[in-house]
Amino acid sequence: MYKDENRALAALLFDGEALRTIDDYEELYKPRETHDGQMITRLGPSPTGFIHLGNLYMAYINKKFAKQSGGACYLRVEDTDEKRAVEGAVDTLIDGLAYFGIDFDEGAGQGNIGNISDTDSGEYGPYYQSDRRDIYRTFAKELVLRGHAYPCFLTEEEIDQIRAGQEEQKRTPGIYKGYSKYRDASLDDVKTLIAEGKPYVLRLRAEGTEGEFRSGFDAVRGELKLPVNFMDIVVLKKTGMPTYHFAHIVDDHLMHTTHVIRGEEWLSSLPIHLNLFELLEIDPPVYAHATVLMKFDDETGKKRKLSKRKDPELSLTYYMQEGYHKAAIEEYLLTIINSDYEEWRAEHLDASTDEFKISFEKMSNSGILFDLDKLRDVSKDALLRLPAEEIADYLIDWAYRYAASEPELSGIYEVLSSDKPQLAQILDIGRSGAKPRKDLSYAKQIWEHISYFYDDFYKITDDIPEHIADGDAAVLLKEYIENHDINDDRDTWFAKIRELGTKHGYAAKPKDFKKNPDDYKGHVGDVSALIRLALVGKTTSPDIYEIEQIMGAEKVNQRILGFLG
RNA sequence: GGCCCCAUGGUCAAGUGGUUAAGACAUCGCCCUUUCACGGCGGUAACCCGGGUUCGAGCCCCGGUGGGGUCACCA
Repeated sequence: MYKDENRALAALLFDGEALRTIDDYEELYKPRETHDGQMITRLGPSPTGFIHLGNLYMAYINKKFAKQSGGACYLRVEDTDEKRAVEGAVDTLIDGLAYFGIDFDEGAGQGNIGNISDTDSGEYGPYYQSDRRDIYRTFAKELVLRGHAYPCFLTEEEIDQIRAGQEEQKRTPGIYKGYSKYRDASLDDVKTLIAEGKPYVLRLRAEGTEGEFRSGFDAVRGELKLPVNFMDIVVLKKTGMPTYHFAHIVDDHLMHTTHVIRGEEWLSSLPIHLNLFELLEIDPPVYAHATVLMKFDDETGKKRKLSKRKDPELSLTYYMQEGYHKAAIEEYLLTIINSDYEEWRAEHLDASTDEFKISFEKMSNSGILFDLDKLRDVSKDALLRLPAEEIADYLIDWAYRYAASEPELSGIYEVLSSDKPQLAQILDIGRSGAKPRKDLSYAKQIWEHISYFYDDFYKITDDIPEHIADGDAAVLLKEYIENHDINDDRDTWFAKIRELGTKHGYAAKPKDFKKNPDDYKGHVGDVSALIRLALVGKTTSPDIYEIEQIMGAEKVNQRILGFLG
């Protein structure tokens, strides 16, 4: 079935390698026993040690599809480029994703024992591409046997020259039919070159011609008219390791991925991948190219793809430091992944996100600009769904992890963790009832929101309300504290404030003041604002009565007296 | 530059030949309220341009323009 010359070339190229056959691997990695609709997805990151929101977005989509279909999502580390490998990058990735609630069903680092995360789990490993060299070489050999690949000895300089020439003639740059003198080199020549120790890569002998088209399918975009692949792309690098193009088709086949869901930036290489599957006579998985997350570039005034170099503030660690809860991030991700999510959420206020099914059809197909305002807003709703105790735990954990890295936050872990039930109480103020407050968005903001409660962090940041006449502040507060009784119920407590205000010329109701502003200095709201200021140091805070109840009589006294100086 | 993808308010978006062109965020105003919030009501604000096809086009076709992506022995 193979031509003799191809056999001879394969024997020469893979001389001395004890490679298994493709059949061996097919036997080793049997199809998964999945039933209808179960999706096997994967995340294939290169371990560069940096994850940004866009990576999380892709990871979430893959995981979500697998989960909702009862399938599996695995982690495969694409480390075929030795030069780029970064120490500890895989752990960083796994930890970062785990922080936001994304774990994998199998794959790299999923066989954790204690804190050791370098053990894989799953039947389809190894899950590090660098450990799969022989597998790729077996498949590459098959390409040679079939006459679809050839060794190319072109040097970097020669390739540059070819490109320069092509640019001059306005031809498409690259190595393809007519440009590599090694495409049709004789076996003897190849033998000689190899004997001389000349380095070479293995290139695809592409049969397509520029200008031809083919069909393709993308789950997000539907039927696609694609150009055929005519490039003699590199299959095996000089080092003998595969390029991404080749590695992923082998892996996704052997690991039985049903859906390759990846970023839009891969769309233009889809023809190459489809071509590779065809030449190997393997059924390709379903491809889905999700749109990438963009950000507005202040320098150019345009939007562009997230960049790890330019956008450190979009790195996952940034969101971890700011303290965005995983539920908030998930909520935001879902709103941008599927356009009907927000509508669903509005109708299912308390439902778990597991009940919502995402679909390719509802996925956006144009670049999404990341919207921090939206994240923060969505976050408030997400946190409202969490019990206060959980937020307290989260806040303490956040403080433990990150407070040390920022001077102004130093010491907050100690105060927050000193009395967790109380912290939960503080966080819970005004959160129940028909119109719950939505004050809590992300840890850093929450801290600013509640820091007044802790003496070491109490500071006066706002001014005395403008309607409080000069000299009145001290008088009002003094009388307030003299008549204060922590055991008063809310109505009694407020009646006292009203009485206090009226006595000193402040309207009992804001409406009275509005109607006859000249008759009063201000209204009861101003008096309340003054008390709030003394109590918490600022003019915005949840209900004062509840704050006082948590603080207790002594602390209320202290604060007011302290404010008076 | 070649090729590919995309194009509805500032942002995310509904919309698949006939709509007063949804909704959410942001923004502004009003109301509610002891304050701050929450909430409610309302306002400003959009179909990239030009040609077709059609009785009729945001929607279909063509051409521009704009944005994005990609053109490595990186993924």
